[in-house]
Amino acid sequence: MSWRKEQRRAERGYHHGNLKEALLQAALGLIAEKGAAGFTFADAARMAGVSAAAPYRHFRDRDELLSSIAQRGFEQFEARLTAAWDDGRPDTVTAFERVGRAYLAFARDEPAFYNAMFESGLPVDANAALQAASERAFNVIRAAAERLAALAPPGAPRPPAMMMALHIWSMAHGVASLFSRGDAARRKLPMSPDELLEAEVLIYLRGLGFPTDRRPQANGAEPPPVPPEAPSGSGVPPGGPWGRPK
Amino acid sequence: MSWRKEQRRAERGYHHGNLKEALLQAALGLIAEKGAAGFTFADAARMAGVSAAAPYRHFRDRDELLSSIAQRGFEQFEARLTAAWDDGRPDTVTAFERVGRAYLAFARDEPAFYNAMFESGLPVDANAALQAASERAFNVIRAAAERLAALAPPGAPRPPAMMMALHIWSMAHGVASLFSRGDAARRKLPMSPDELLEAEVLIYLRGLGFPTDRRPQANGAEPPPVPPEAPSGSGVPPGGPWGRPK
DNA sequence: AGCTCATGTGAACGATCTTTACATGAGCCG
DNA sequence: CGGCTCATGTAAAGATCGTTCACATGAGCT
Repeated sequence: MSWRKEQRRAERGYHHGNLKEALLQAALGLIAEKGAAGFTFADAARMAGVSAAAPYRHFRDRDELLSSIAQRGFEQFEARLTAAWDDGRPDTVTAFERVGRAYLAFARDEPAFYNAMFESGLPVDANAALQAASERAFNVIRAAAERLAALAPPGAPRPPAMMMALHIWSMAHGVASLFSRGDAARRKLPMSPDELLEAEVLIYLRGLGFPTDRRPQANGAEPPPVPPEAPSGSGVPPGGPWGRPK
Repeated sequence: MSWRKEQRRAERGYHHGNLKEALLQAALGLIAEKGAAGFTFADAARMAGVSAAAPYRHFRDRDELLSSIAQRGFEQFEARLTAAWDDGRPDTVTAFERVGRAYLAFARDEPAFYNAMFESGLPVDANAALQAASERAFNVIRAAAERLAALAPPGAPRPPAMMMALHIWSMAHGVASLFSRGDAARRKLPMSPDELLEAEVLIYLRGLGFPTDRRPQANGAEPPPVPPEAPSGSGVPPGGPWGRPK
């Protein structure tokens, strides 16, 4: 019963040395397994090999641990979105879609973070730092949208970048949360969440008048464009994003 | 102390008479207040004036109560979406957008149901009846998308209706869950969630080649989506859904 | 060496979830 | 009407959790 605990104590001494970090890691694992709702403060302590009261030296309460995780999640999220955006290389539309895929990839690869960030039910404005981190992440999308909006086809009014960013965010979040995570992923779909989101974004961008066949902007490689065959008068490029060649 | 309990007992006798229903209602109220995570089986029992063990006569456990609520939610959801669709009257595009607004309205008006349905973390496939109810609700969107797809502009390949339905669902869910509920609604937006979703859907439909300007409907009161900044009718031909001419 | 303070422990409290044995009374059968 | 039965509710109890408190430990500074 208790030789275990004492064994652990023997291994690491009375003081853990890095309990805060250990708790965060433990919580992350637990959330990934059982969701933010099922995660337990006591469990995290047990997993770190300390008593149930120890965590209170590092976190005011369970919610603070949760929001620490969420905050860290937003930071990693921001980093991954930024990397995906890659300052709009090789061209704005391509990079923009890559951001969308990065969004989904994050939701898939880091279910615990995503859960803590978006599905744990903790108030967004509870923690100022958390809110700031969340905004920084969103600003990556926003900045990308800004660049995209600047490329809007001439002759038409520019779409507000903020609105575009919110639209893209809602699409990515909708797809991620409905189809790309946990049990939700079990809904049978005619296509993968990635394809679903990519098509959605492409159709949306086309609705804004963007050319959605990949166009090298200052770059050599010319990807094979869609075979033209439909009357261009309809304004609809032939071959939809859902059934693109290649 | 305990005169309360006895008072209640005096009022209603030893047997409650309609405890199952009372528990569902109580849970609904509690979820609306504190979210599905904060809702407590014991609380529901207390609110119904019975002992903490009584609910177990009607629900295997807390999750079954939750999924009963979710199921009922999906049924009401289906009903509201069906009513909004109104079999595609007066025209398909208008009705389709009305479905989108109904989605948001449901999320806003029935936060408890929405929470139980989409944010409570209960496994979709745990309960067959639940899954069926969920599918029936989705089928309303799917059927509407089917009709819409049939109207796809000639000359271009028809978009798969299933894909369109999934896209619309993801948009509606994304907007609802990010901007239209609880604390999330506190994120400051340049436009209301309704306007945001309406613009998003319009742009998307335009991307599919649908004509998105509303024809006169014999029903003057079609509120135009609010232009956040661009003066409408600025003379530029296509105009955006965020600032449409006409 | 000795002090101090951050860090961890154990015990304890109240709340929740859930099970178990027992109580009640509504509806049916004769 | 009288009695039986079974669905429905109760009380008590065990297990777990969040949280607090008094106390123990030992790392680092003087």
